[in-house]
Amino acid sequence: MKLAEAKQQFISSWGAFGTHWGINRTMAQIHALLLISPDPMTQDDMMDELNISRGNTNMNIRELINWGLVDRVLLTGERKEFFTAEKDIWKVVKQIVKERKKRELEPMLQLLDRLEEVEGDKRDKEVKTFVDTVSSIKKLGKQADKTLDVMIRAEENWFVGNLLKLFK
Amino acid sequence: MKLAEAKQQFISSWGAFGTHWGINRTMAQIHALLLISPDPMTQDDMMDELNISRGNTNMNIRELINWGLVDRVLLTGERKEFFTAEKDIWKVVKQIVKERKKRELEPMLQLLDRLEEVEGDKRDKEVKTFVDTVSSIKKLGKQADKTLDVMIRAEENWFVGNLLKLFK
DNA sequence: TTGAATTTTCAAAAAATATTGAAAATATAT
DNA sequence: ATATATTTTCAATATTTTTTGAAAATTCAA
Repeated sequence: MKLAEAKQQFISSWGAFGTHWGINRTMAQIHALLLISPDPMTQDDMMDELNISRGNTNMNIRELINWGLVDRVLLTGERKEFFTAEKDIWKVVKQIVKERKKRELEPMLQLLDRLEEVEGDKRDKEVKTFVDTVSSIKKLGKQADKTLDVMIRAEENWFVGNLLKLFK
Repeated sequence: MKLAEAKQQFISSWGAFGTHWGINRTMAQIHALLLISPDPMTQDDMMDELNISRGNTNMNIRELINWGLVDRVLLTGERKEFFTAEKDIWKVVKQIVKERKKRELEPMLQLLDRLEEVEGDKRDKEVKTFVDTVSSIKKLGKQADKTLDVMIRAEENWFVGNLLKLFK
């Protein structure tokens, strides 16, 4: 397979992959493009490569910056802004986990705390099932939260050490 | 908070949560409803509770069955079909991980295998960056795949034992 | 300052996704 | 077998999400 074709496939699969994870196609594609680009790129470079509009490019770059996955780079003598993506995949994964934990898991756990305190008699099976379900989700969620904290703090690829420990 | 309100909040948050994870709102809401329901429910029960159409209900129940999260239950003397959700949250999580691994992670790893074999000279920095990126994603992905296998096979809540081991 | 280059915003349009509801298919009781 | 209840399908519709592109805002050099 030629490089050009391989790049196309990588970008388009990364985009499709992203949509299964609540990330929009373009955002994932821009990220993919920057991951495989040896040098920082401008908005215009990305527009050309991906055939997307200026507005779309701009909004998604900004979103990637919010996620901490892309950085603005200033090149001396260049008027335009350049962008680059973190290439260390372990750092990328940690950053995504960190953000999703903050945006999704933590608010969910807070909600479950409130819902657990529903009024009513636990001898009522409706109440019991509700409270039991909420409690068990909360319990698992809190444990997952802690495990992810450990993962986020890990300097090197956590899966390696993790596997060794688990097989011991 | 009253039970009725708590149920509503649980169902609606679970639905919103689902949409961040590539699951459609209704499917997540039906799942939530079944999780907190002490008894099996019929399609009509769900239509009434969630105010959704028969077709929508039917399609999403079937999808939940495909995911292995919901089961058809036959009650003696009842003409209608009843449905119930697995209540053990650890089993639910394992099932979701298992399915997503199969549907998303594994095909991605297969693609990366093919892309890694791109033609070209690694002294060309375009080629080098591409191959390096693909290889490092593949490496991490394969490790994650193995770790998830261990998790799926774990009988009891993996996070607990996992944390203990990690803190040792 | 002024003006050209560049970035950002956002209303409108397009595309993608989800939902409806009625007809068709299937299952079950008599 | 026939009638009735129930489930399934799917074209049409509605909703949500994404994308566009042109105008506004900003930046920066002269």
